[in-house]
Amino acid sequence: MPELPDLQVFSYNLAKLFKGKKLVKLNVVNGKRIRTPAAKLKKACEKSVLNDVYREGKELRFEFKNGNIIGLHLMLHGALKVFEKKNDAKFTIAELLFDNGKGLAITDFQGMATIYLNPKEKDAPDALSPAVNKKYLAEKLNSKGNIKNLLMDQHVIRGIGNAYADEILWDAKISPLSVANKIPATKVARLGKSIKTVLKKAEKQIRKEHPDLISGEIRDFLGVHNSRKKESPGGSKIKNVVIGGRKTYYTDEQAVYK
DNA sequence: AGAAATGTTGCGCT
DNA sequence: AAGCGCAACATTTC
Repeated sequence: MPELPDLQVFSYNLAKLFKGKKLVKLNVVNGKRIRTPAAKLKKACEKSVLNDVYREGKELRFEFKNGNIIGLHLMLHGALKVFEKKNDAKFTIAELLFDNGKGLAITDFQGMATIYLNPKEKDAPDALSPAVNKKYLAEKLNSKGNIKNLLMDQHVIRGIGNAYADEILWDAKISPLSVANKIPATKVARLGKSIKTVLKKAEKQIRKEHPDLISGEIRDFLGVHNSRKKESPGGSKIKNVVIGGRKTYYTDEQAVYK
């Protein structure tokens, strides 16, 4: 359930913990959703040194010196836990043991988190990539679809989930009830800016509040997608509606284009 | 104490 | 025929 800014912080902290360490052992505990056979994963990465950990869309990637990459998608409820010696985490899917004596447990009570070797390149650009600019957005928003659904569509932009879609639309002052191809060009440009600023600001905030975070999600600072708030930072009443099967928070500060 | 939350996939309807 | 809604996944948290 972590979203892009959380994952960004996790990747930074995981790199701090494990970069330059050799993977001694990789154990698959619950393989039902693991897309690469356990033996193949082990063979590809065991005994190799971890080169880097980074985020791509909603995935975390563990890149090894031998060129192999483990892709991890936490889905709704996946979580990470660092352990020493013994992993006592419940619902473990896999564990990575490094030569500094520390281990990383990947858990998911729903068993939905996925792991795969060498994930293939995706077409859609990452939300923080320079490729997500006003030209790209204008092209992709030429659609009769709902704007929030498009923002969350991983085939359009990778990395934006339910909570940050609401935050970005509020920041851009566009109602989530809007139809994509009715949004004027100037507002599309503003949306492009909001994508970057909202996500980057959130990452900074999370890092400030929880410098060593590798699990969970921090949402207490969100302006509108926040069940504890009645009013937006601008003082407008926060309303609810369901879009794409998910709870959507917005206010009348946001213009509806239909 | 019962609903809500969270992402993806795949299916069926319009 | 693009776009939407729904179910399934399974447990924790309010």
